[in-house]
Amino acid sequence: MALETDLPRTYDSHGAAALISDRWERDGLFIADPDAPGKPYSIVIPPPNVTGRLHMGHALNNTLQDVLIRYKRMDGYNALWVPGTDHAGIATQWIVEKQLAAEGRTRHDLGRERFEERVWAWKDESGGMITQQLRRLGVSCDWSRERFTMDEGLSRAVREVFVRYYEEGLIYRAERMINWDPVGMTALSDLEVEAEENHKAELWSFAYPLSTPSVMADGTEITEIVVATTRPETMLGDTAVAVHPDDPRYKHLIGQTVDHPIVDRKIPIVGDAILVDPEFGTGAVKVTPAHDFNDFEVGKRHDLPFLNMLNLDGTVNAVGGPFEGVDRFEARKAVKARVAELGLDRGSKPHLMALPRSQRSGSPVEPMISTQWFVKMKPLAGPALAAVEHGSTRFVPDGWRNTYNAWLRDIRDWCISRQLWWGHQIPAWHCSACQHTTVSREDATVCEGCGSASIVQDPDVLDTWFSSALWPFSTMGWPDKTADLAKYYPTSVLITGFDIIFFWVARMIFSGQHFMGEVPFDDVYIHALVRDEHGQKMSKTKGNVVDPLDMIEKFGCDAFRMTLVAMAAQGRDILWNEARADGYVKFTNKIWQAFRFTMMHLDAYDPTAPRTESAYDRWILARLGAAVGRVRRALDTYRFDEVGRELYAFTWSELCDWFLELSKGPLYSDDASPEAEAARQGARHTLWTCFHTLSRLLHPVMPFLSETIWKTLPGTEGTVATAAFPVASDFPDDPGALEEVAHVQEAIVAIRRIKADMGLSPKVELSLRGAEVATLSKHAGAMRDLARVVDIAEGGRDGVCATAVVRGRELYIPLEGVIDIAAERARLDKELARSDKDIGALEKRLGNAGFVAKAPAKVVDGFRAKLETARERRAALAAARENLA
RNA sequence: GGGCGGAUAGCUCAGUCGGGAGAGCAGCUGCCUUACACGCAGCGGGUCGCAGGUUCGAGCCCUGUUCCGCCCA
Repeated sequence: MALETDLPRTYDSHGAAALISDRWERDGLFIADPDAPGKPYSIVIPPPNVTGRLHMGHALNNTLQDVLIRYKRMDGYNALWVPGTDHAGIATQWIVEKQLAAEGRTRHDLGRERFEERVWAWKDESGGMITQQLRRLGVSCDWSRERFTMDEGLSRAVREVFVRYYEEGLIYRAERMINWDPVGMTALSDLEVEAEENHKAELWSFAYPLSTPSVMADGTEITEIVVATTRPETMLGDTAVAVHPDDPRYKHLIGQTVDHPIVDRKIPIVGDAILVDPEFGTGAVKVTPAHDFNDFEVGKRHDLPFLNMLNLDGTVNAVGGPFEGVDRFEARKAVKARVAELGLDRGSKPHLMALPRSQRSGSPVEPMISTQWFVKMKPLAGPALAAVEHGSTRFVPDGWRNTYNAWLRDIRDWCISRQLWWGHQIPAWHCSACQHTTVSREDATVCEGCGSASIVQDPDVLDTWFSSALWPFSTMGWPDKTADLAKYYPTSVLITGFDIIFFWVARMIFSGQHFMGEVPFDDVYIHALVRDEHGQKMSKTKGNVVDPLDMIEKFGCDAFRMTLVAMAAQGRDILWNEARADGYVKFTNKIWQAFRFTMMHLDAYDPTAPRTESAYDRWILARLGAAVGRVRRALDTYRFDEVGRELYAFTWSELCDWFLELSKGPLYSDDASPEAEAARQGARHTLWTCFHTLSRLLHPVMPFLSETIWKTLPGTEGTVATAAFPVASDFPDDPGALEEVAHVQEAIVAIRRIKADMGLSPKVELSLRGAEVATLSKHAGAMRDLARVVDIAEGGRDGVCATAVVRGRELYIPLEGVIDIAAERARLDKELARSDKDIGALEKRLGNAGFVAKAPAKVVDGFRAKLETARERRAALAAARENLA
């Protein structure tokens, strides 16, 4: 037996990761084969922004996917994990435009074609970054199937979908009120608008003079009507003042007009019960139908003019008369000043509002009337709701179903056109001869209406989410009927964050249903947000962003992944905590040290030699089987935190704390008898079995450490990544061994506690006396090694003793000269007090007639047994105390 | 305004069938015992946000409420 092995004293996480991940990829281990056997298990990656960098959200998201796909791959499934990236239209164009701006140019200086080339160049330059970063996480994607939302195949899918929707009347082009980003210079969907809550604004009031003063019944004259607004500049586009039709203050004014004080226009007073709340403000509201969603509806109801007063860049247009060309924010001040000059300012007060901002540019969004392309949502939303209702797709945790339902039930049509140059250009050609629009899979050359060649492709591109909505099937070759689609669609699970349930998950579901006739995934696991340790959202402006690559550098990939997994409890955000990660670095070290111990003893391991299994061997194998069962159950139910806990608890608290220590007896014994040698072989075999199993059990979470162990352990072949995941039934329950070892453990713990309580050195050697000590005698070796009990014999109290009570029986520890009696008296008093409290609680419960009568007999009997045990213990302690009185 | 989630040990969090409150970290005490001081052994620490209710029994179920966070309008 070698005392040292040639294994390094510490585990080199970085070295292992570099060596192993290259090897995995070179060997093509994760390339899926649809013709291979095995039930399919497939995942498509939520595609990160192609020019982005890996952040903690990605790290969590992809670690969880990797845990599942590795587990299923090992468990015999035909597993596929499709990786890829997203072209992220607005975000990417934004970056390149900034680069151009730094050169003093705009995209218009380059022209569309050269600008697009420039973005592709940027994509090529930075596009490999994030996938390389993903590899450092240890992900087992099938890189041979990597896709990009703008590659040729996916572009074809986008066109196919667009044309089919159009032909079915589900895509239309129309003039509607939309959200306009004057900085990004594009239309946005509802989802890309974020409300800034509690924005400190000013509610400003001004008076519209009545064209003709009105006299009330009581003779008072009304000359003006006061309205309030948070957007004073929009008064330039006002085409009505609305009041409640039943409001006695105003109803007689309905049908009259006011004079617009700045532009030469008379505008009507209308009665509108929907818009106007007579209790709010003055009870009169200005109406700007072309720049407000509510006012737009009022305009339609009352047939008002829709006066657009803004240019696309947010400056005031000719409708604004004297303010033409002034930026919207300057116009706000100027309009107020002008109105004040006219003596119509009626004061202002602070006002908290939800300010709509563009998700990308951050600019306040302007509602505008504009011609855009839309997807008709009602017909698509119905089946998508039904799919989740009927459980075709299951949300985990289930609560997210409500979020999904609420959005789809109240869905509005989806504005899919963007005034950008980076994205899928809309496959529609407008004819200048007959105004017909030709929508086509192939690039059109002539108008399908009149045959004219004077057609121009619609300049707009599609919302990026339009292409990512197709991801689960477009990545597998759709619209062709491919082997991948046949085998791997629908996918098994989607793992993503709650922030894109609307953007992405819902849209994938209705797209999958519509084009594939089936929902795209069985389960949707929604994970939490990773925050900083104070619970703050990570953001560049706060400067609290944690870079996952730094963390991998600092803690190693295995510990980093383990940390994320262990913190991924359902329904709770993850507060990133380096102390926790440190704990898992220690865990990897613990595993490594235990493995070194094992390897030391495996030098002499001969699998063919005769061997006997000790109670310890049988005990740890039964415990291992139970752990395997719990880990599997946790994986099967997406309880990632529990996966982490189970791995940790078994490895540390059972394998290391007990089995390794218990195995030392036989392993280090110098008894040369055949029986002793067989026992040694048994222990070695058990150590081997534990690591042969544990490496596989750990692999989904800690891929590099487990692979290193697997490759080092004798008797293994190939890679742990494709070895069979352990099965609990390989390690049958063994009640006899569990009972026997538990008894020994309790005795050891009791004795250690006595020593600690009495201030004795752990090294002090003790004897043990008691009735029926056969079990402990049988385990004399363990008692000696773990509790320093050197002598166990049948016997009673003899002289000064400390007393432990184990399983209701007294164990006496003769203490002559070792300790003063007062210490043992105090200790026993403490134990007695504890015991009395225990008994009191049990007696109270069992003294409750209702409990005994109504609780299940099993529960009542359980408590009776506990009381019995507690009384035995009490009696034993009392006797010991009596003896020292 | 509507909806969802959270509140459990000093900190971060588990607690699945309603049946005697758990883990890790931190803390305290003692140990350099040849796998591991990135360690070993032992210990202390709780009004389960608050108030009611159901029940023999509530951290868990019901009602109300406070605070924190998020989503939608």
